[in-house]
Amino acid sequence: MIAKKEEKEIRTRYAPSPTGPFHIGGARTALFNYLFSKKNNGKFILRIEDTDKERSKREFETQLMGNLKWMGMNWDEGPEMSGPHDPYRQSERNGIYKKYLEKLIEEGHAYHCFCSKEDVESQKQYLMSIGEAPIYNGKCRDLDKETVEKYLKEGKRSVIRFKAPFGEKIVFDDLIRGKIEVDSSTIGDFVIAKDFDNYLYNFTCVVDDIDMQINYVIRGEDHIPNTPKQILLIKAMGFDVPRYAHLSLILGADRKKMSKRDGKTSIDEYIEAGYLPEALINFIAFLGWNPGTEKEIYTMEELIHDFSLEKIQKSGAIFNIDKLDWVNGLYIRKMPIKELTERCLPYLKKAGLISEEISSPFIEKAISLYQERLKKLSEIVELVDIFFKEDLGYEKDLLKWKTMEDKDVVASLEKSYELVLGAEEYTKQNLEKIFLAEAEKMENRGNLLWPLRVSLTGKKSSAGPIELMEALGKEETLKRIKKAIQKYA
RNA sequence: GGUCCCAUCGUCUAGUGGUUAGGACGUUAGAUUCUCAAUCUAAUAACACCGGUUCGACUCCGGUUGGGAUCACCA
Repeated sequence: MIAKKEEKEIRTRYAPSPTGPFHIGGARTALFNYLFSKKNNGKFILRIEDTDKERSKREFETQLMGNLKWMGMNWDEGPEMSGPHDPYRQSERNGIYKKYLEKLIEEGHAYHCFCSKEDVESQKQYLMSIGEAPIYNGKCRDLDKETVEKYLKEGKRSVIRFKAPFGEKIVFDDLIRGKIEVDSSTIGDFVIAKDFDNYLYNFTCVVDDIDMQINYVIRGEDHIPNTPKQILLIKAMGFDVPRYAHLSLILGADRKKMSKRDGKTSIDEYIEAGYLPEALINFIAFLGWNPGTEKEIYTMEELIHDFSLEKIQKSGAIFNIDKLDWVNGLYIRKMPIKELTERCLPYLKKAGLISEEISSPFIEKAISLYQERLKKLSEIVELVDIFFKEDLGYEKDLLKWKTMEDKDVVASLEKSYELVLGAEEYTKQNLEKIFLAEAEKMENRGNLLWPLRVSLTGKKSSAGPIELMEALGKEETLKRIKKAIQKYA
C-alpha cells in the first residue's frame, strides 16, 4: 500500500505594484487566485510590490485594497505586527531580502558588477542591432575576490547580478499553456539588486514566494518571460519551484492589451459608473474562464464551487462592455427594491436631486418604476429627475401623439384632468381601470395616454402614465396636467 | 530584430476524431405596447490558410499567415 501523500495547503497570492489605479486585468488575476485558493480551502495572500520607491504610492495601495474588498475578495494573511488585515509590503521586508542576497553571493550565484549603466546600455543596443539576444556580456562575472574587495572599499558603484547558466534548457509545465521551454543562454546575468537596500522585482518576487510558501503562482502572461529567470533563482536558492498558471491578457477592441483608450480601465471608474460588484465579478470571471456548462450567472460562492484552472482559456479575451452592461442590468432587475434604492441614493445626492442620502417611500417608488430600464446605477439620475423637478421644460409639440391637432391635445389633457379629479380611490388599480376604459373609447389609446404621460414627464420615453400618476400623487399629477394645458392657452 | 505565447460566429465561448458545429451578448425581424425599457419568439453569423496522419479531421502533427507579450539598475 502506498500511503496517500499528504496534501499541502494551497497558497496563492496577488502581488500588485501600487503605481496606478487598480485595473480590470489586475482584478481578474486577483479573482482567479482568490477562487482557486478558496476552492481548495487554501490561503489567498495579498502582497504589495512597492520596491520602486519612485512610482509606488500609498494612495494607490489604499484604493486597491478598498476595491478588492468592494468586490468581496478578502485576503487571509499579513504581517502580524501590523494587524491581520494589512497586506505584506515589500518595502517592509528588506531584512529578509538581505539575508537571501548575502547567501546567494556567498555561494557564488550572484556577484557585484561595476559596469556603468551607459556601457551596459550601449552593449545592449549593439546586440539588438545585429539581431542577437541583448544580454549582459559578463564582464564582471569572474572578477577575483581581491578586486571586488578593492573596488568596494574604493566606494565604486556596483549592482548585484545573478549568474545565469549558459546553454541550459529551462522547462516548466504551465497549468494553462502546457510545457514551456526556454534556453537559458537568452537570459544573461540579470540585475537582482541595486544595493543592499534596493532590490529588484525578480528577486523580491522569488524570495517572497519562497518565504510565504506560495505554491501556485497565477498571474498575467506578461510574466511568462520572467518565469525562467525566477526558476533559476529559486533553484539556486535550493527551493521547490511553485506551479505556474499564466493568464492571457484582457484586450481592448484593437486586440491589444487593454488600455485607457479602450474606455474605463480602473475599478474605481466602474464603481462610479454604477456597476455592481456582483455583476463585475461575474463578468470578469467569464473573461477567459467558463464552467463548461451553459450556466453563466454566478455568485461568488458558486464561482468558488465550480472554478478550475483547467477551464481557463489560452487566448486573450476582448473586454466586451455590452455584455457587462447586460449582466449588470440583470443583477439590477433581480435586486430587492430597498437595496437598489440604497445603492442609488449616492447618485441622486451627487446630482443634487436630494439633499441627503435618506430613503423615502416616494424615492423608492420612483426608482422602482425604472428598475427594469437601468443598466448602470448612474443612469437613475436622468430617469427619475422628473420626480424632483418643478419645471419639466419641454416643447409643447411633444404633447402631440401622431396626427393630433392642438385642440385634440387640449381636449385629451382636459379629459385626463377630469378623470384624475374624479378618481375617488387614488390607486394604481383604480386609475388603470378608469383610464383604460376611457382610452378604449378612442380610436387609438395613444390619444389619451401619450399627452398624459408627456405632461407628467416632459420626455419622449419614460415609465407608463398610470404608475407615474400613482407615484406622483393626485395633487402633483393635476398640477402637471394643468401646466401642460396652459402651454396651449 | 531575438525569445515566448495565441488562433471556432462582430464579441465571450462549448467542443477533445464521426455533431444539422451548441449557448450567451450584440444585431435584425416579429409579438406585447401611448413611448422607452423589460419579457417572449424567430433570424443572422464562425472552425485563418496549406500540407500531412487517418476510413474519417474544428479536434492530432508540421508549416504558412496573422495577432499578441516581452526583451530595464520598472514591476
